[in-house]
Amino acid sequence: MAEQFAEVVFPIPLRQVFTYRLPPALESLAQVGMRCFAPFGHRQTVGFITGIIPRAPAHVKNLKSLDSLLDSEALLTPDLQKLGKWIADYYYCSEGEALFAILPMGFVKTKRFLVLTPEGLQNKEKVLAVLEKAGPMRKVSWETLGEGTVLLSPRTSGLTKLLKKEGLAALKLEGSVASEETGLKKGYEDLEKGPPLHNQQQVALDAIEKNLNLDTFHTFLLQGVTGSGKTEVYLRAISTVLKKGQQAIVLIPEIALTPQTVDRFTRRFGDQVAVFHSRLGPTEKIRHWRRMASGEAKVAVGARSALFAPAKNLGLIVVDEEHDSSYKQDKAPRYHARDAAIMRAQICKATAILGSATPSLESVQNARLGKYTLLSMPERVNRKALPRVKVVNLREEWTVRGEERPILSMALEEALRENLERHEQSMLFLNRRGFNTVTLCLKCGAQVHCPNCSIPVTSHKGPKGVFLLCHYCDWQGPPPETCPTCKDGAVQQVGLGTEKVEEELRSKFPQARIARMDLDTTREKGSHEKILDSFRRHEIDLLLGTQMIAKGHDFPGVTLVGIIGADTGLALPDFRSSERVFQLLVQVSGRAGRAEKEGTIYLQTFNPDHPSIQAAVHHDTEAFWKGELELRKDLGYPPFSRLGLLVYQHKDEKRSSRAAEDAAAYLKREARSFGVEVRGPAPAGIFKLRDQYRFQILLKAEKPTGIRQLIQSLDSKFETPTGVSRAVDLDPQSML
DNA sequence: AGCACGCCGACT
DNA sequence: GTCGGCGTGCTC
Repeated sequence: MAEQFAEVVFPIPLRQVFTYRLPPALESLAQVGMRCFAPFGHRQTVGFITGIIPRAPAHVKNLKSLDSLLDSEALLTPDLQKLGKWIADYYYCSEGEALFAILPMGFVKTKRFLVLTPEGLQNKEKVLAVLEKAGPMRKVSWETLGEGTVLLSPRTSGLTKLLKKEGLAALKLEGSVASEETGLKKGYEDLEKGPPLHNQQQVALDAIEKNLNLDTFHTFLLQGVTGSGKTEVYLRAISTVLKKGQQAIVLIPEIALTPQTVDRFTRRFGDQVAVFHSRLGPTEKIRHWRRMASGEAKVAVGARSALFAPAKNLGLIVVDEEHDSSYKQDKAPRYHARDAAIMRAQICKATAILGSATPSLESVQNARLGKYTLLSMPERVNRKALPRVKVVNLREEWTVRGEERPILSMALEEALRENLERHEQSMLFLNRRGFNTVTLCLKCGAQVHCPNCSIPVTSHKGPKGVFLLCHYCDWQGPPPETCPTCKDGAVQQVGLGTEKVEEELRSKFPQARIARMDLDTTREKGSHEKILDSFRRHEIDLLLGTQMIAKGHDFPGVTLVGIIGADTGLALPDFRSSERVFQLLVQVSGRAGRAEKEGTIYLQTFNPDHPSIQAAVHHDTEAFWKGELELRKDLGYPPFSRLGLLVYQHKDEKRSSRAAEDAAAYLKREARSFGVEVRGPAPAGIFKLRDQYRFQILLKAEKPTGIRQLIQSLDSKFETPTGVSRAVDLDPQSML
């Protein structure tokens, strides 16, 4: 029989395929889609087989043999393999990075375990002595597992070598083969009947079901105001898909993925739902993954990575809150789960539903171009009018009240008081955590920055008093006595965060039951839920928080929402800041008056005329789209162009800027022939992060293809200087 | 991305 | 002397 070869990719940023000899023992077993152990450099590495071929490329010298297989059957279905290839091509990362991102964590982090060879077993005492000595020294932990097995993690380097010095070929690397099978469940019935649909829901569902029955790919943009019943439409569509014997995937933004949200799905579909929660342990994650692969589970619900649930017969993908920026992964592979979801639906000939009250402008434009079908649900299910929004102009308020510079305007304070007296619940929103957000010198005006980042530090009040914290690298330190810049002036804390608002509320309303929900009060596992539950049970009168309280939660008792500072985020140097602010304001507003009682919103702002704020006040999404799309068109920003961002990082500022400048010089020379516009390099929004200086180059083009080709051309000509790290971000969500 | 190799400084 | 920092190069 002729010799065969395996093409293997690795989870490293090398955009290369490596070829290995298939040893005779593995020839009949190896398949595309399996993981393997392969000698790579000077160690065994987990790789992924992407091809089995009859000939090795001629240029490869020193061909090595595959060591072992980690799976007894292909781990990824062909559609997920295709999706991996697409992610690698589209987002300009290695295929290995893409494929290993598709695999659940547990599969990647196979703890490499070494097994004692017969020789090692005979000299066990000696080996253990060597390891014991090496263990603490090399920061390697080890333990004996039964007879002769030694588990090492995560580094095994040098140990085998160390033993050879001792004259012992004592350890051999082994892989684990994991496989278990679960039977397919037959028959299907909804556990809970859903409520009757309103007309607008029925119209939307009819359009979706019509496509589901065609078994063709199509994307729907379901735009429905908060309370319009989008989730019920998803549930019905999923039910239809399940009845056809197919599976479905539902993506929800991480912070909206609460037990309440998930319950909507489990109440209807019971144990056919597999929930992919972020804090799921690796074992549980893999269990759910297998349940989905075997067909025992039929609906995968989860955040971004649930998109990779191994459905065999996928009929529907729902992306709820499709505009949410947490769908973009911020490390390689930098994929956007919404766009990858549409790609997967296309590969599987499935239907995609993108749902939002405030769709992204990209999706709006795609609907206008006819690529998506827009389904609108402008009315609330309970027929309640949208809540009244009262705008408070803080400029006037501050003028009238002089030096006081109140956190709460008279109107909002009064409304809160009345609401408390009526025993109704209120929510207060401020999208900045901490006590004071800026520490500045009264003499020279300098702000106190993090020693590792070019970011002003935020003050927090802990049990041990006030301390400064960097929200980007978690650096902590005491507030300085004198200004670190001029070594002379006294420093003062200014700028408003949620902790300070809480203090103000407690002094203004001592009798009220107040809770704060932000990153700092939800560090502990389950605390998030605890706060939301007790608020729902009305053990809290007033819930104050960051965007954490804005997403998806349904609190029927809330009749008043106060937005402390609607302008937060408007000043960010990012062309999407208006869009973000608008989306957030609409979401926050949607928390009020979801049940019988009407809701009122107090929106405090220094810019009452800003388009984002005006549109949110009047619930006028169309007006926002119109204005913002015009602006984007004039400036040539997405959705009227595509962007790519190159970020160069190094701890030495000179090296970092030099690398970016050299790259930019080449890019600018070549840009024209690829139809790309090059801007920069410029210091990144966060110029210094964790002691790394960052410069970025922005690439802009009508189509994303030119951007990728230009980067490819750069890489074929130049190498990024060693030590400098470069990140490629296609369709970047933020310019920071 | 790791990781080894190899070259310079400062310590038992 | 040697431990250990990090620049450089390589991975079928």
